[in-house]
Amino acid sequence: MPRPLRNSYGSSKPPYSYISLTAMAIQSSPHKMLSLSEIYQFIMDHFPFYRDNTQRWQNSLRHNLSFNDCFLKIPRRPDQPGKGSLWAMHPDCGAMFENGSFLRRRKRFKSDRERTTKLAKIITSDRKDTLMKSSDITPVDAARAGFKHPFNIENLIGLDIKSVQHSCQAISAPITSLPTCPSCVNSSPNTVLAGYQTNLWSTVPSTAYFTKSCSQHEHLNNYELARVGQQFYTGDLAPFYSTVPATAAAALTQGIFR
DNA sequence: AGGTGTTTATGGATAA
DNA sequence: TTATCCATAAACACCT
Repeated sequence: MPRPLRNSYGSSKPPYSYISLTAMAIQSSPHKMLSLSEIYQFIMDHFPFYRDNTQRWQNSLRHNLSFNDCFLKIPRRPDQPGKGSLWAMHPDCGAMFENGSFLRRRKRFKSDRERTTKLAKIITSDRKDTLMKSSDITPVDAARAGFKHPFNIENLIGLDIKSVQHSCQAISAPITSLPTCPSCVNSSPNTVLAGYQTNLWSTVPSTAYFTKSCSQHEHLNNYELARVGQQFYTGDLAPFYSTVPATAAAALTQGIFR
């Protein structure tokens, strides 16, 4: 059944839960993380219903951010001034929604406690050596990638889900060009990543590959090349802090997508 | 004081 | 029918 267009909601209540609305907001942002007020703004921009009674629904939304494991609170770096923390999706929660539809969750996402603790520990520790500056993060061109993450609002409003599944299945060609270690980009070694391609949602088949690892940066051992939406990420914390260079990602994209 | 974040409680809706 | 998901209210802590 085709999904209704954005405009058809008008001022009536959209059929999405607060978790869905928040996930849309986060995933539609360039860096896949937003402050609380930016999440509010996204929802009000896209759904006129939420321009009223702000105190009520915003209380509910804050409850959802805290209560649900699928949302990760990311401390701001010193170069990211502003109120409160930033919010991102937990990297393990990609299959939470059925076929990328936000109308109802497949199941409640419960994080692996040990993994989440580890993530939080690394996130809140001294990151300045391992992380690229936000100005270094270059999103891959979406049209070129030909793929839309199920969380993206384009997939929820005005697009039929079948087209999404079709583009998901276009992954086949072997990968011939790999990105370099992000910590090497501005220094001499410029080594190639070791790792494997991980699809963070269940509708996309996974293709494994390996190459030699970067020995220059111990903290980046066990590289994981993750694709989230139109961007490629490396490392456990990649969705939050670093991407491969745009040129490498574009080459990789061409290798994967027809 | 107002914004942000955490937690508990309650009840309706829907899936299993 | 039971379990789970979800919306809402509200108390409270913390911070600027």
